[in-house]
Amino acid sequence: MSLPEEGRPERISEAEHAVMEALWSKAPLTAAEVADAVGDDRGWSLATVKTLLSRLVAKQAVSTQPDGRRFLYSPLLQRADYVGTESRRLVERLFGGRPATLFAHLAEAEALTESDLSEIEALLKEMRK
Amino acid sequence: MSLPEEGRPERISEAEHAVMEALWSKAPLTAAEVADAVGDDRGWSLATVKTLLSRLVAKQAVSTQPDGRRFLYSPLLQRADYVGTESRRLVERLFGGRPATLFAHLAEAEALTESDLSEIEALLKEMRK
DNA sequence: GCTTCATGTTTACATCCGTAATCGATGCGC
DNA sequence: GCGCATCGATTACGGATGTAAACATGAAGC
Repeated sequence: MSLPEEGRPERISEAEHAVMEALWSKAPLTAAEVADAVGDDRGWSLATVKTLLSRLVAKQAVSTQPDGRRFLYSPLLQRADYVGTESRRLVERLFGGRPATLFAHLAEAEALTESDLSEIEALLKEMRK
Repeated sequence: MSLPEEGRPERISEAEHAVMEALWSKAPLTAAEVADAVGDDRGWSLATVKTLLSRLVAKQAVSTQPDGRRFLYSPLLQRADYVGTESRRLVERLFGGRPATLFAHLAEAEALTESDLSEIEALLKEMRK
């Protein structure tokens, strides 16, 4: 089912990530539509968005499908995969690969609100079933 | 007690972070000692380590204290601060600022072992006191 | 005193990243 | 048919990053 293709999932930069978010929330989109979706808060020109899209296509994180004279862009990389990779990378680098240590740090830094705690508690209970 | 100094805590790159780790685990150190501590797995030359140390000094993440004709380097930036900033940045960028969502993702990706779960559970219980 | 070694400083250089402008081709309105 | 808007592709360019060599200087051995 899954192609045995590929070895290195090229790293995606922060700016590129913003473009991915647009495509994850709605796809396929034209370059102009991505620019609309993303450009607002980032203040990017259409040219910039086009560059980022090209780079993402080169990195095989985005696929294109011709639509007349233009392309429709869709995410190839799944959000869950990206998020998972990035999370694991951080846990690896900063917490010796121990998620509990991350959790402890967030807790200690009081970065966890009461509702965060409740949610996590609920998730835990769920998993323990 | 804390100086009102400074506005922008300059971003520390991944290579620089490796040097910081060395200094966090033991300080002060000379450049050569840092190279010894860090160079093993990274395979860096002394020159490279010296460059990274300079950049860290420029970013005010590391302080120097003269020791004869050389310097002893110590971390100025606290590990907890760095780790906190990076963690929060990730949670912000990928999980809409909701740590519980990070937790959910780690859980779903089965990145959490039984002992991770136990530890987190214990921490939760602790905090709830 | 002169050579050598250690050490910080300066310079180097390829790649990546953020941010575009420009170019070349195509389709559309008139 | 012709000019204009559009779109992808190509080129640009400064700053950060990874990785280091070259340089200057002072200490230390002999």
